[in-house]
Amino acid sequence: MNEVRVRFAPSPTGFFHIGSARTALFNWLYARHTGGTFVLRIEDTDKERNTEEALQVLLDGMRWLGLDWDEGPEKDGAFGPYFQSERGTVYQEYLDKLREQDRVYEKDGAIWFKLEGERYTAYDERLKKEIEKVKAEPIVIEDAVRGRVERAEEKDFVIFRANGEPVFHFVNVVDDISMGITHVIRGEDHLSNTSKHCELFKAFGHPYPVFAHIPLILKSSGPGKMSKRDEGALIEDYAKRMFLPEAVRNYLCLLGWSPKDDREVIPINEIIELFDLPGINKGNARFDEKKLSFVNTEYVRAMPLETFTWMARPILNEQGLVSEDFDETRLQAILAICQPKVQSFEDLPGFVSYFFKDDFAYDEKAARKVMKKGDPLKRIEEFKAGLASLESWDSASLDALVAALVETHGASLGEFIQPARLAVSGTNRGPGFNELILTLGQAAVLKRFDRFLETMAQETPTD
RNA sequence: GUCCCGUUCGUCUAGCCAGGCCUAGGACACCGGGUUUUCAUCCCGGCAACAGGGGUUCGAAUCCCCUACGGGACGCCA
Repeated sequence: MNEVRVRFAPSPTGFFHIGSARTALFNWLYARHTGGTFVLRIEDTDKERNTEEALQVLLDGMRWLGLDWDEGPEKDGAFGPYFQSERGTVYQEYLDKLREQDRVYEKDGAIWFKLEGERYTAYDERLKKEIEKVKAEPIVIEDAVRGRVERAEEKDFVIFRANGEPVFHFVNVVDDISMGITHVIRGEDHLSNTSKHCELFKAFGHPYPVFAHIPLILKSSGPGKMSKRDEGALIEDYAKRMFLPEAVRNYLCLLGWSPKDDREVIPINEIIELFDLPGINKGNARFDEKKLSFVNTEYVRAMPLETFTWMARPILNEQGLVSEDFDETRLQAILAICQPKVQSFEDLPGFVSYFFKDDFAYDEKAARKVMKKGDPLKRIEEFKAGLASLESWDSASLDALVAALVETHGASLGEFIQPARLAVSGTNRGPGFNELILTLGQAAVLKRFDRFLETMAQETPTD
């Protein structure tokens, strides 16, 4: 049985960092690609934070991204418990194994792991003092992403703090062994720690798992990796901003991995099929919100109208634009002409608000641009008269009407359409003109024309 | 400071392992043009990169070495 078992082992800090999310994603992809098992293990040895709440942020983030785990919190398996805070006896057991081999000692109340090799003292430039070092055999790993990496540990290290709590390096390795983890996919920031971990694997007489150290996500500008304070660093923010989780996930896949065939917007099942460890890039990737937005827009445009409407309703409701019982057919009709134009759900309320309220404001810039050309008020009067007598409310009739207006009054199409758009929507951008007028309905359009004439007459007195 | 890892357009990347098909491809962004009754879409075009230097070779983005730069790790944090 060499079934793949991977794990994502976050510590609940109260936020879900985009880098962690990408690590989780790659583990998940690999598990799904290989038909293996994806374990979610919570490294909650630090009890300072509000763990329950912090845990929920994490679990919510995982669920939002669609990264379902096979074993872990709320999903017990044969290798539990999946919270490190509940694995004390396991850690004691493994500590005893090291004791039996005389690989540990106490110093300053803490328990240290003893490296094997010749000991000597040397001046440490960083600690500014003489310390004991060990000439240990170099650890060599065959990293699935980076190839052969060799590094030697040179100092004993703490595995249990003076307060009795086990340290990360120790629990990480013990859990990976006791949970049967076969592949360790994690950020490159752990590459240097790997020699510590391998020392422990060796001491336990356990073969190394396959390591795959993935590149880091760097700030979109400036030096260093993405930190939680950077714009766009937190998964929960994308949820709040109503990004589509599939889009965020798709974008994250593209940071450090590619399908090699120039495709970018790809269904997740195809990514799962193509994903593999050697295909992961070695170099760090810079986060780019513009590209993320692009991917998001692609997903927004591609949604079935029913789904789009279903998602839009609560958003519009929250903005006070539509009521709970707003007619579904009507809502769908409005959204049908907006979906191809709007960029994101975040922009949607602003994009469609005038459909739901009559007292919208006229965008100043748009108004200035429209009002200075020709005689817009006169055109609206003419348009109004034409519309009032329009017999049939359809696109063809509207086309005919506008053509007739152009003909009779000797003004260009734009001179009718631009003020009309401004009059009914308060802006100079939006859905196609005919669709806009037709969807609003004859009564609303006429009413809005009147309001426009009144308002503009006041603001731009003509002698 | 020591150690580890990396380096192709502004950004994400393809190509590198198995050197010639690369006058280096795609995408985002940006800039122009066209279509459009506005905006958007769409279409066309443009900008723009193999970090530098040495080798190896008939031939190097691809292999080797050095330098530079970037990132990471050196905690009784994870």
